[in-house]
Amino acid sequence: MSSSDQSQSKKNPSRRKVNMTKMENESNLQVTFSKRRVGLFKKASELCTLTGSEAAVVVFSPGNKAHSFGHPDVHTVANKLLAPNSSHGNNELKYLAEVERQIEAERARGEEIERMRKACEKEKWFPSGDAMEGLSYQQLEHLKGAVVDFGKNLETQVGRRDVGPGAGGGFPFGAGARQDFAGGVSSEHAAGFQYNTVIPYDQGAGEEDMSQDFNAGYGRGHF
Amino acid sequence: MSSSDQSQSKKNPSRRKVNMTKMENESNLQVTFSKRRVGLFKKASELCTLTGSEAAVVVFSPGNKAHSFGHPDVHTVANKLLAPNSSHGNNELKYLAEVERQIEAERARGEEIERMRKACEKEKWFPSGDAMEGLSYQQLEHLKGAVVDFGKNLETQVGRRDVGPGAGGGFPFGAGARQDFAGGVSSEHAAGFQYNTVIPYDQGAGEEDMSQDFNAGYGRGHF
DNA sequence: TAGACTATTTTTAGATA
DNA sequence: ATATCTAAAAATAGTCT
Repeated sequence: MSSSDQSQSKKNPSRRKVNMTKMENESNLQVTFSKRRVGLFKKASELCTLTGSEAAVVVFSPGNKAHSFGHPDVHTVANKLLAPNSSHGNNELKYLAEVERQIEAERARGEEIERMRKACEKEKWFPSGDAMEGLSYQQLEHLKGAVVDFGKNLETQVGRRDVGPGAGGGFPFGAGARQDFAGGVSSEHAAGFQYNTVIPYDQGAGEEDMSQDFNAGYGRGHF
Repeated sequence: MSSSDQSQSKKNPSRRKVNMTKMENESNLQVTFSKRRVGLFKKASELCTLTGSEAAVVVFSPGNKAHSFGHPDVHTVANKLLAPNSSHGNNELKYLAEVERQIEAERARGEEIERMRKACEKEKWFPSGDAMEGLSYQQLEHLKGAVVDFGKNLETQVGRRDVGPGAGGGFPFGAGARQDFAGGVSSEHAAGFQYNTVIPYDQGAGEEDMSQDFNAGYGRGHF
């Protein structure tokens, strides 16, 4: 208390508007990263709490440490993004289920062939050449194709949401998993920032418009 | 200028401290989500610009629309998280390379068997029962096991960074891909929020301490 | 549905311990 | 590197347009 101070420069006179460029001072940069990372995670947490939404945040520090926030957890949110058309989206599980189905089919077929083989062994006879051929190689190739598609799909889904309702290859299993994008847009900020919005499933592109300007102060481009 | 107003309730008297629970009013909730999502992305963008770091944010709105922000893009950041020990981290490609290697091996084995089968056809002889058996089923099972591990690994990597240097199963291919985590901790907030920090590669756990209290106002737990 | 307004709250840069 | 402190800057809930 006591008398008035000099009214300015009491403690720190040099607190001015933030310079939106990379900070020069290395140690200040580190401190700012820590503070702002905490702030970012807090904002994400508040968003989830307040609106009941789900969010995941991944940040790599200048020193390349990975930090993540997720509600309910990063895994769940990432999976939702990977499988926008599955209500509880887990593409790994869906994929595995399909693989198991194929394997079961192959097992049945293998048994069939095994039966034939046994017949051959007993009766010195073997079916005309093609039943067994390609059983391993061709089927594995098929499976490999599925995996390749899976990988491509991963890249497509995660990295570039520019696929439209029918643009992408979709999942390799046409019948089982439908790729029902209602719509989606993607735009990349000139400086390398990327914003996306996509309407995963249901709620057709009717009422919602999916592109909005995003130049309220920190960039150009739209979602 | 002019006289003083009523000092309070000039425009909106009802702006008080934020209630950190899910909002009741549906339309207000939607508006708040939009505003806060923009704010969150802006914070992420500023963090990247200011400190030269990389970040990815994924948010699902209450209406289940997916929104994402990424710098340089979501794909890149997600891959870094998935493959912290690979310089250009793309585990999908590494996995596919391994699958192709296995398929090549199977193809060779398939040719071997095919040769035997032809011999059987010609000479009415067939190897003693086990060469062909399980060629399709067993090998596919093997491949399936690899895919299962892959899926588990995905889950482990993305969702729960509690695996230590040797705790997790790592990738199913011991030789090719080493799991060189320098260290990592994970903690889950009681209400279902998850915070993580991990030191991906190099920079051993020496100087950095990787757990910090995270109760500065919005939760408990540590990174 | 999407902006503008604005009183308040919240975040934060820099300094300091 | 972490915790406080503080003034200034930024975000934002509710309201109105």
